[in-house]
Amino acid sequence: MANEREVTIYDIARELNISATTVSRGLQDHPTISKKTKKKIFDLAERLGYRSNHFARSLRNQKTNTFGIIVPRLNSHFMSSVIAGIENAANEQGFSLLIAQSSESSEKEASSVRTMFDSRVDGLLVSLAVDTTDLSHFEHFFKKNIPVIFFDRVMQHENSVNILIDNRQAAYNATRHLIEQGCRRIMHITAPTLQNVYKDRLKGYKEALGEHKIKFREDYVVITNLSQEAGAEVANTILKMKTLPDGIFVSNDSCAVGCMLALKEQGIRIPEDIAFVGFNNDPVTKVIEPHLTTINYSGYEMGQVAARHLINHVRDVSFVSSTNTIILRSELMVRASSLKQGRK
Amino acid sequence: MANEREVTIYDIARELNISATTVSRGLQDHPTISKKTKKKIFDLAERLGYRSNHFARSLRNQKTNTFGIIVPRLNSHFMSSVIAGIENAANEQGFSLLIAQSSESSEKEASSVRTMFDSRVDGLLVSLAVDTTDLSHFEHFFKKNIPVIFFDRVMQHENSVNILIDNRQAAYNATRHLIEQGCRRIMHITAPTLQNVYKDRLKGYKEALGEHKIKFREDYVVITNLSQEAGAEVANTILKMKTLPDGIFVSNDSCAVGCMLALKEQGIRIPEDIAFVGFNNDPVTKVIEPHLTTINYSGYEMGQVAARHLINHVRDVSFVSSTNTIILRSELMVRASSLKQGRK
DNA sequence: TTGTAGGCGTTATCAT
DNA sequence: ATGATAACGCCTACAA
Repeated sequence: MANEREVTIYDIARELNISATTVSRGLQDHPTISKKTKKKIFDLAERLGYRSNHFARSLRNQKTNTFGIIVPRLNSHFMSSVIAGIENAANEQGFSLLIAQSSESSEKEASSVRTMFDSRVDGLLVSLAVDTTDLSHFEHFFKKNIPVIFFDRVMQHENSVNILIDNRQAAYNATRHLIEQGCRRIMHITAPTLQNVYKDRLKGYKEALGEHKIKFREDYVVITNLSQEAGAEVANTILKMKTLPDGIFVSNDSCAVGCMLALKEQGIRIPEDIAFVGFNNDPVTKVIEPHLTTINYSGYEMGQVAARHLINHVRDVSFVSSTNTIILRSELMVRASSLKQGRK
Repeated sequence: MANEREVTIYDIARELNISATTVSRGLQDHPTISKKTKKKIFDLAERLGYRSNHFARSLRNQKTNTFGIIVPRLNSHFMSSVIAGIENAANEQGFSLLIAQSSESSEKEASSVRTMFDSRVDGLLVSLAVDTTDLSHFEHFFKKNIPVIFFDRVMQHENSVNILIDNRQAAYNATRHLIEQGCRRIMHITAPTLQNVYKDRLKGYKEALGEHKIKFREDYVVITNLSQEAGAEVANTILKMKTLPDGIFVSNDSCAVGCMLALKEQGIRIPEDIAFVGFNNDPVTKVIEPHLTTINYSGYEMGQVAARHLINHVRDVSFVSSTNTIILRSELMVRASSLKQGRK
């Protein structure tokens, strides 16, 4: 039952009557070690089941080959896609991933940042909690010049890189599309506009309205947590309005779906009575009837880009990103939920 | 631009004119250190921004306070729920998580196991790749008595604990439900039966058929990768059959949904022509029309249970799990997709 | 081509 | 109540 002792380079050295240095070098395929010696080392290492001790190595090298990931929630289609993308790119290059979720709490986010710092991650990949309003809890990282990359939910900081889509433009496109379909009373369901993503989407929404001389109405903007349940609740509010809206742009698909389902249940026809546009291109958009028009952008790609960028940063000390912000492509996917005019 | 040097306990010791030992003890709230000294230590540590070095500590203690997670895919609703559950339970107890996905490849699984071993994780939480047929790649862990916990996709091993639901029973219930609805030609769409989950579900399916004197037909079992696309492909196969099935039990919701959508498009009525039961209670089940009957079990809970079990194992050396297998609850959620008789 | 020595930051042991 | 020392496993500057 007792644990076997670790097999170390010293064990190999002793058995082979050489020094630990030689073993260390041999294992790293160092050019100054003879082929013969290397072979002996590798063979014995294999036979003894030797495995390099990541911690000893990290301690010595001041490099951990590990990145930290902090996201608001792990269990959304978008976030898990991002993480899958990160994992793919990082693993390919031999980096491990330490992971934590902030559960949308700035406080928990800060505590995870501390843990990651203690773990001496080589870099951080972060999507901010909805209530995070400043980056002071990342100061330790900035001070030590450990790269921090924000994706999707970002904040500007001179020492960090942001990876995201053009939320303003996407929201503008979404809203203009609704207007082109003949909508004039267009609501916007979104999250607290502390975060760039929601602030920019609101901006794009307003811009499209303004451009078409549609008056912006404060009461047409509903702030929620964007859950499916929240969508259903908003539906109730809507049903109580004197005049129904004729179009809704929602900042997230599952919330849109929750709202659509609840409205349909009350006999509202989509898109005839109310047209819908969501955000994220969650698989559920192609399941709901009618299929939900949405903004498509790849979380997987965003994860890969973020990870690769971080790897460059870490690998090449002199690496300086030419820009502070990387904008990924997004596109409007037009589906039945917004096609008032029946054309396809 | 150069990194600041690490702040160590020596820096604190020097400034306070005490020994590093005392600082170390003070930081750990050791009882033999005076209140006054402790306060001085904490204050200075705070002021200097001291952060304990996880690696040095791990190296010294032979404990990392880190668990490894290896799952087939990160981006499914079920898996991300499990991981969220693990994160919740682990973080609560101060454990970090190293994460990797096998992408359903036994080979990549093995490589991740190696990485985790090198990182000296204190324990492993694993859901096996679909093509994993033996546990030889975990031998290093077993030999060193590092706990390995399998969940959902498990294999028996004397040195490990399995956490899962009673797949046979769940499949039996699902199939019997279809039979009770009057179905007689019941198909089963599932994944390769190398894995316990699919083997057991097939068993339960057969058992229910047998009990109701319905002959088992080999050609009614379709092996796929259970993706939504695969579901659509199976739909095509079905449409070519001389006699259509009148019920289908699918091993996973998204595949069921893919199949339903494709069939509906061809004018097949659900549940009148073909009744459906899925598996997992993915949110999409309540979006598709008609809503999909499914087997509900909580990934979040499974993750929590797995993590807590692992923590007990690690915390208490003498901890011996009374059983080798933990069965969690699952239940049939009856929805419209399987209600031929229109009763609700 | 190989070896020696010292140190990365922490903590347990044994003193004082 | 506090300190000196060694050790965890590895790597690198320097030496041979």
